[in-house]
Order: sequence, then C-alpha cells, then structure tokens
Amino acid sequence: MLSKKTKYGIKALTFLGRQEDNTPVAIASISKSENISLKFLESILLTLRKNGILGSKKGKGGGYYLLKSPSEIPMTAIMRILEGPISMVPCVSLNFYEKCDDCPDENACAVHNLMMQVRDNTLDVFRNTSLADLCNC
Amino acid sequence: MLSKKTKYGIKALTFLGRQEDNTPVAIASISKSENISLKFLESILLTLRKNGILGSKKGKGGGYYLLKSPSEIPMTAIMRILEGPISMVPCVSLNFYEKCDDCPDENACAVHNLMMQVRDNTLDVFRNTSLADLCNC
DNA sequence: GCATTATCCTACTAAATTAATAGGGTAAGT
DNA sequence: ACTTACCCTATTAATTTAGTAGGATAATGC
Repeated sequence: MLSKKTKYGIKALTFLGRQEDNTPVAIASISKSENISLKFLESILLTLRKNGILGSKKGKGGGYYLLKSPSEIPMTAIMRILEGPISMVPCVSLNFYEKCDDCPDENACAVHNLMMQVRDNTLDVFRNTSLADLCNC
Repeated sequence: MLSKKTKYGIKALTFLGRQEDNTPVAIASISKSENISLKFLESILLTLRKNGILGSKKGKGGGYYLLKSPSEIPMTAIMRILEGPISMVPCVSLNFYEKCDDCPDENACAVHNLMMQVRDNTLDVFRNTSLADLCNC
C-alpha cells in the first residue's frame, strides 16, 4: 500500500507543477487546497527539499518551489525518496537491496523470480512518467 | 512491501505444488523445509484452506494438499487472499475499492491515474502467472 | 476404546511502522 | 522590531505485522 506520506507528497508536487510561474508557494496554501494536515505536509516537503526536488524561501512571500521543470523530474526519483524501494521485496531491489535470511538460494526462489517481473513492470511505468505527466491530467 | 505472510504462503504453495503426488503434507514438514515459524505457517495455511485453495486432512498421515492443479491456480487469487488488494491505493482497486476521503474528484487525481497504470501492469503479471510457473523455477 | 497424530481455532502480545502533533528556533522581508 | 513562514527535533497515538500460547477437535492405528 502506498503511504499517505507518498500520496500527499505527490499531490503537493503536482500542485506546485501546475502553478503558472515558479514563485514560492506557502505550505499552508498547499495544505488547504489538497486537504493535507499542515504539520505532516511540512515534514514531507522538508524531505523533498533535502533530496534536491524542492527549493524553499523563508519569510514573507516564502514557500516551496520546484528546482527543475516537471518534465525533468522522473517518478522513479519521487517514489524512491518518499516511498523507498519500488520492488515488493528487498531481495529484488536495485537501490535498496538486502538478502532474505530465510532463503538459501535467490535464483531458486519462486517469490524472488515473480517479484522481479512485478518490479520490472512497475519500474517501466515510473521511468516513463514524469511529474509533468501527472500535472496534465 | 510484501508481507511475510504472503511470502511464506507462496513458498508453502510452491512446495506443495512440487510434490510428486498430491497426498497431504504436514505443516511441520513445510515449516522445516522452508524455514517458516510453525505456528505462523499454521495460520497462513488455514486461511488458504478457508479460501478454497487448499484441502486438509486431520490425524496421522494428515496435512495440507492443493485442491486444484497448480496450473489452474492463478497468482491473482493467491495474492488477493494473502496480501489483499493488488493496487497500491484503495481508490483504484477492482476487488477492494474504497473512496479517498481527501480527494474530491478521482478522475482529476494525479495519484489515482498513475496508480491505475501501475495496477494494470502488476495485474498483467499476476494474471499471466499460475502457481505452476512458480513451481518450475 | 484409547493413545497418538495433526489440524483447528481463539486470543493475546511484542515489535515495527505510519501518521500525526507539539513547540520552539531561524531566517527573510516590511 | 515585528511579522511571516520555513526549520528541526522529539514525542505520541494508531495501526499493522509477526509471532506465540494453549487448548479443542477429528482421524488413524493398535
């Protein structure tokens, strides 16, 4: 299941991507439009900033803004920052690999091989989608 | 992330599907071979039985066995029983649909539309895979 | 019919994760 | 200075997951 963190994060990014210009938007403003708890959203935007997706400006007229154009932000990046691994099991993850402790041989594991296929298909979707695609719908 | 319940369940089913005949296999036997906590596995096999995937026999020589041939058991069925919805958000689920309370219009929701694509791709994998495919690898 | 075997079933608990909340600190603008 | 709005850490509440405990029930074999 997708966490609320990721869901809210994507909604906020889409909201920012739909702005006409790229001037800072206050958290409170996104929070109201998208029905997201202000404090929760605050922490989400903070991690997006720390991971190079967003920039911020303090004080009056401040807020968050996209550092790149939406078409240059692939969904793989957003998903990995907010949700973590794209694969359903760590043993097939490209960026967050971990060995299963119950499984002696990965290549002989039915779950492993099935989840490789799922990962490849999911990855295809995220690789071929940018934030811009989400903004135009 | 895939729950251990699902992972163990799939491993147990694969183990049963690889048996030469379809005589009952004791939980303890699966538990040892696949490194799964006996009591936890017990509850997993119970739900698989209640959902029409497995049959069981009590007493000496008893255990669990597949009710159908592995090729007749699609992964969609197994996943829905063990893991629940295949989609990442309830609002795009075919079998477990639920409306989001924060989202006024589903069709205008970026998350919704993205997750539809992910669901379709994941579903494709599970629909085109049966337990038999997992047993032969 | 009695002992053994193995599933059946309910309830409980511990650990981890998620979703938030609280509250003050810091920097920018007027 | 004063206001605005992000910055940051810590704490908590709720939920889910993973596993455990302990006995009830049914089938088999002697």
